[in-house]
Amino acid sequence: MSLIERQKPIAEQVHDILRGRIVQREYAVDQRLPSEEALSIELNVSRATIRTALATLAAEGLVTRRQGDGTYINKHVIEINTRFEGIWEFTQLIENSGRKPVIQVLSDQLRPAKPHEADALGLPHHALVLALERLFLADSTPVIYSINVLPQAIIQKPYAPEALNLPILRFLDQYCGQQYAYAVADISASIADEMLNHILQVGVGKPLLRFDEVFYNYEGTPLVCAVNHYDDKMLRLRVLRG
Amino acid sequence: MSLIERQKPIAEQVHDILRGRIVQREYAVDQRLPSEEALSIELNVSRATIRTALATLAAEGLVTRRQGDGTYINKHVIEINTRFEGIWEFTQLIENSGRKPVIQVLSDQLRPAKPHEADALGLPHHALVLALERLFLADSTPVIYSINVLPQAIIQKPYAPEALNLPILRFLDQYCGQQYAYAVADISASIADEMLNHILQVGVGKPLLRFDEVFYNYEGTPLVCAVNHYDDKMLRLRVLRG
DNA sequence: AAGTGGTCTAGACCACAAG
DNA sequence: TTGTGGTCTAGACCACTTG
Repeated sequence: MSLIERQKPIAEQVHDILRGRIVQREYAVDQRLPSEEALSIELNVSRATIRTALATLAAEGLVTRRQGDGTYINKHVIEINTRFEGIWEFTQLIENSGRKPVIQVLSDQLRPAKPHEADALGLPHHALVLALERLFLADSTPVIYSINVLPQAIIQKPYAPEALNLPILRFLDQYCGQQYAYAVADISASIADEMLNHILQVGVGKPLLRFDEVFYNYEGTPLVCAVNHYDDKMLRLRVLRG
Repeated sequence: MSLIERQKPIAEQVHDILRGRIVQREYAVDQRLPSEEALSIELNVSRATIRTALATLAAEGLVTRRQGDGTYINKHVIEINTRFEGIWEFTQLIENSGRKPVIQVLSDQLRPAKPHEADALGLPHHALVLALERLFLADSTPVIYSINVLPQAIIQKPYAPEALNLPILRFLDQYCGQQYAYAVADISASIADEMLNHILQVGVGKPLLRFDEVFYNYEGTPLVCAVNHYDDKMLRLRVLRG
């Protein structure tokens, strides 16, 4: 009888087990983890499987591996669950900070695309797009003001107003039958004008982070373009380099 | 005779070959890549090796893989060589933008640590640190103003003034015998004051990106803390989500 | 049903770091 | 020299997508 059940991939189960042991401090933070061979015997899986699990932990930044030496826990990382990927899922980012995320729809309209939107989305000028203006709240404090624009043509199913509260990637999946494959983002700094101050309550002239994003599917078709204004005073953007 | 020479790891050679074919447009961007089995026969390596090479390409965002379907090229990504990792190597970031990077040392001093520095570096108050104030230029245009602070105690060898022009991670390696294992960064927006304007020439009141970083070695010992001010008007920070 | 990528195994050898 | 992680192979079966 082993600790492993078939269901999730074995490598993933091993990953979860080891991650649990690390965060529960079952391994001394200043010492090596057991060797790959020892783990493969204990958990009764092949060494290759142990290796993929450890590779995942290393990719997450939780451990560092050194050839000829061993696998070490990165003790300062244990508390930081916001890896870089988290930048993109605003609701998750807010949750990780220990607060409750709420998405508030400020407006939604079907309208002709503006030139730069048509350009980003590869649409003819004045093609119809759905423009979604939303506000992300953390415990009722506004933190991110977001405008998403997607071609009206890719919407396949009628949607209820509540659907507009979904994270945009989920909306794409559910109502457009589209999964994104990759995204490109420009990160920059901006300054709150009267309108942004009105929405985010940061004060006119205060600095804000800005993300300009475009999401593509695996065929390279643009799905959404977005502009996000981020109040870094209310929600710290802490990332990890592994 | 195969295309593969033993020297670099085979998986890496395969990766380079495939990457080359992709960026040279030897595979049609709208079609699948050859299957894993086909590639393993063509290049005379095992399927597992092909898989690690393809996994790397997918991690870089260059391709997307779909079970039961195939491996596709992400055509919008081919030109973007600045993956997220690039954020941290400023000289590389500048090179990727097609300009020549220069590091200019504005000042270097041995001085007692300020409280927040001692805190970040885990040092007793007023312990000696080396504070390095530097400016990164792209084709002689200032783009990043950087202050690095490291404990004087970890410096093992005397260094010539030229050594201070090295990227900080290289300096750590060469003169402190230290390799970093991971780093934590806070990304935020700030506003240029008189001093920053004087250095970066952006205009007082203009927005800047700011990175606050701490680098750790694999034992969890802090090596450097840094504050960087980044002029996003002169050097676009474009990142990729894979 | 056929073909694709995803997972897993067992065993081998190599490169590196430590004592 | 020993033990660690790094690389590679050959072969098997599974899960998924597409025609």
